[in-house]
Amino acid sequence: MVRDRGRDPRPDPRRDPADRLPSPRSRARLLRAADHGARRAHRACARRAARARAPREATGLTDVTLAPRFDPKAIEVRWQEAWARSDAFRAPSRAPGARFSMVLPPPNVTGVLTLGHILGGSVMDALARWHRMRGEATLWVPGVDHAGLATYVEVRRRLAKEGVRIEELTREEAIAAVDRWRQDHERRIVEQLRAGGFSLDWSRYRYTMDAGSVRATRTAFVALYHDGLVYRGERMVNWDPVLRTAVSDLEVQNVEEDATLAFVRYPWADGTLGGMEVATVRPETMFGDVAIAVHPDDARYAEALGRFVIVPLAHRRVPVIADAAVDPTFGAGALKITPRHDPIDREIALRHPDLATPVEIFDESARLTGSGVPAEFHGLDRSTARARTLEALEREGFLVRTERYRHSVGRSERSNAVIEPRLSMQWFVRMAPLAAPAIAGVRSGEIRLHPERWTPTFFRWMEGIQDWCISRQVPWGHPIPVSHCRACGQDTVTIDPPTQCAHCGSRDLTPDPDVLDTWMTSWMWPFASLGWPERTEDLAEYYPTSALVTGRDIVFFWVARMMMAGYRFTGRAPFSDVYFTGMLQDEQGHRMSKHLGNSPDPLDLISDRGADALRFAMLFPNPVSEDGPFGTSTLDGARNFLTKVWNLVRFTLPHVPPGAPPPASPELSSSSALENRWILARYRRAAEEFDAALAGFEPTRAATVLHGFVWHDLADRYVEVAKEALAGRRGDPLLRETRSTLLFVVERALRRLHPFAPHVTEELWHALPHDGDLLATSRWTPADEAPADPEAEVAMEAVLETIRLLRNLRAEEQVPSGTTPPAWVRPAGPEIADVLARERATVARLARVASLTLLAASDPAPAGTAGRVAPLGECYLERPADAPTASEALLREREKLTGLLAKERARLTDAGFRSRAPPSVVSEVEEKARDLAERVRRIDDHLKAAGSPPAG
RNA sequence: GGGCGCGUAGUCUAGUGGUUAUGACGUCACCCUGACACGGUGAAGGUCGCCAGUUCGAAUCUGGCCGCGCCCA
Repeated sequence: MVRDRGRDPRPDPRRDPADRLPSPRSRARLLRAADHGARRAHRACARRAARARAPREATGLTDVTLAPRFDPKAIEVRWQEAWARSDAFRAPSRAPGARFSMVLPPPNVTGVLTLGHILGGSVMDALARWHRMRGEATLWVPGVDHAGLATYVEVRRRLAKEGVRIEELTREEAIAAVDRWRQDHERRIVEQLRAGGFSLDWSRYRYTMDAGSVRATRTAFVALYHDGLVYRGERMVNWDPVLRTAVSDLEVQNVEEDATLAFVRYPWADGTLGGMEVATVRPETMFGDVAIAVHPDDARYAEALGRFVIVPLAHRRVPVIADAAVDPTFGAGALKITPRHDPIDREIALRHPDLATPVEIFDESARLTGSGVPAEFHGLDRSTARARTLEALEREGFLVRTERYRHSVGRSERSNAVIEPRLSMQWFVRMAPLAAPAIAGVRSGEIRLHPERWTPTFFRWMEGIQDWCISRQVPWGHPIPVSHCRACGQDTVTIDPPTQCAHCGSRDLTPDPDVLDTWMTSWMWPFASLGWPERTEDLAEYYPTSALVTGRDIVFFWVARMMMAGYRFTGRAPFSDVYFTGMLQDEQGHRMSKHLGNSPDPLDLISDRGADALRFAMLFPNPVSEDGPFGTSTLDGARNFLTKVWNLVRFTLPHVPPGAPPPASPELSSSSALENRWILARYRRAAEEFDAALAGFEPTRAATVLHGFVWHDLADRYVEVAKEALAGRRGDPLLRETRSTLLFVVERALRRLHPFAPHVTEELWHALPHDGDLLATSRWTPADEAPADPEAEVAMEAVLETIRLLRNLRAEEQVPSGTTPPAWVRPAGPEIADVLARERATVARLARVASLTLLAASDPAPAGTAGRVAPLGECYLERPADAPTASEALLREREKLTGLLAKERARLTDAGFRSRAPPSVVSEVEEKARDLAERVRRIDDHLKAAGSPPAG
């Protein structure tokens, strides 16, 4: 019944409740609609159907028609193709004037785009389109990231499902398998980006493993190597025993987990009774122990220093040593030292060079191996070994007791395996020298972070930065550009893969088997994607880039490192502004993640509600820079808003004369209609704030301003007021002025909305008179082409407020919808009286009253009326004969006002306030108190006149 | 354990010393009004986390406490 309205004869499958799952809200609405009285609805439908059938020649000014309902599917692809056809987003190679450039943070070819990508894309496209429309040469570079480990893990998992272990493939086979996966996902990602309508310059599409990226990566590595900023060394690294590779500190997630803390007795080596009690959560590492350490000031162990204990089960003799790093309050205050398998232990061991050389007890999969491990435990993996060790210790009487213990465990971001600290030979980047210029850049304001509050976090991390482990023991990634010479044992490190040793000329070279961390390529993205290390025209024209938009989760992985790379390799900051988006949550407040499977596929949402709605929903109403929920109600809100805009243009179209020129700057005079002056002033204000918000990286504020302006000022207020003039009942010049004002404001609103909702605005703009082929590339219109007009704003405020008061009275008094009782207003001052006298007809029409009579200050309140007292004056409405008695609203108002009045009076009697507050504030309060007292008095008068006793 | 950030109607949120605390969603009532029910009109809903302090005046500044989140160890 709801859909059977006779306006659109085509069946619309989306309207059929059986075809989709209605949200709880729309379900409620359907039920309500059904409930609402079938007969009434039916009558209305019939009336509408008749209307729709009647030709529109009464207005007949234009033959352009828009579908009665906004249907994104019907328009989005069409405009995407139109933009592509006209190369609208290809950045000019050489152009005069300002530049705006950005790189798209290249999505991982691991999978498909998530809503997080759409969030960032929506912000970036808003910026790109806004700058482009303002005439700046605008470049937005698309690309995808090979995403080293992340992609490798994905493919590894996929192959495992098919029964293939990627570790058993040859290097070439593994790379080929990953690359096939990459190609599939690259296609899908590009398709998603196109469906979003993002204004990327596809002619400059890049991939982090294309030839240019290979060259950039090798060039950078070689430069750092020769500058001594890349080195190879045996260090304690985070070892992922599942993927069997080292990972960087950032790729380790620390999580709180329960463990068993075992108190183990290490007996004295000389056979004396007793021994040292050691607390450990990792008893299985005891086979690698080289010492027991205590704090040097720990009196309990003063005697023990220099003595030896026996490592239980291993039957090895190790010394008791003193080191200040030991926490005497933890456990028994004694720490077993296993230097190959714990970073703190290693540091302690390095301070005690006379200790035995530590033995390695784990293999690359963290299974117990090596000569120090008793046969009983050989080949066991860590967790089995732990349990068996505990059993053995207990059996042999070395286990004193155990405790439950909650502590932080490092897990590999990619495999979730518990990280095994492991001493191994790896490549590192020396970070401190690279970080310094980046810190200085942010400190000096050369690079600005938005929102600003993330700067302290940034500094903290940068200032404590550790060297970066960049080698990975997997096949997928950029090979480390180092070859070892078997003849002379030296390394050859060159940009082009060498054919012979740079030192001895031998051809017996072995390339380093490892690959580079994926961020070793992406940290150069802002300039590598523009052609570096070649001195390309794009690099000259568009580097440094203007803005970088990304999620806060990769501030250290990526943003900080881009700054370092930018300063190091180009001598400049890679971007001037960084905008961090928040993390999306589902409607239950859980962070959206692929892992939880609670992020919907953007393509599904686009095909359901349209790319424009999805994009607008990303920016409004929840602030982009905060973590916040996203769900159907947000999406519905955006869709509803765009439908509103659609209908606003449908309303406008019949008022556009055929052949009318595109709207130009408005020409109004002081004799122009108030509503026209007002809406232009409101537009000016909104447009200024919109521009300021975008310039200040506040996309949500820009969207909010626009939403409020379009919906409330333009559609709800202006259009309703202007209907009178548009009907031609107030004379020709006014009709012309109103039509051109309406057209102007609607068209300009579409322009401002275009960066947020490009497709629908493009469609609507084409339905209106327009210059040029595309809104996307049309010239910008500055806010100040509309006059500021504070007078009109104040005057209109009085009109709107009067209407609101009278409507309020109608509702309070339950005036039946069909009747129009007479009304009276006693304006508070002559200016308001003037305005209301002029706009009397408007007020009467919109408040739905039969007449509006202005009262003088001395006139008594009309009998038989209900009244409201407001700052602008008093309003009275004739009460229905059978209306209920006293006006509760008036009493409530009185109570509120007397409360306020008491507060102001209290301040005025406070001597401190009078003597210390600025005189302007004092007089403001005095005036407010006078005004409040006057309003209370009028309420009392009115209550008296209406026969109710004034409230105490 | 350390650091940073955040606590404002049922939910999300604006608001950096004087506002009758902003808006959206949700709620309630009325309404198919010649663009729009994916709509209109009106209303209700807040001791601005708690406690002290600074100030003539605090949602706003300071300190402490409580709660939540993130990062680091």
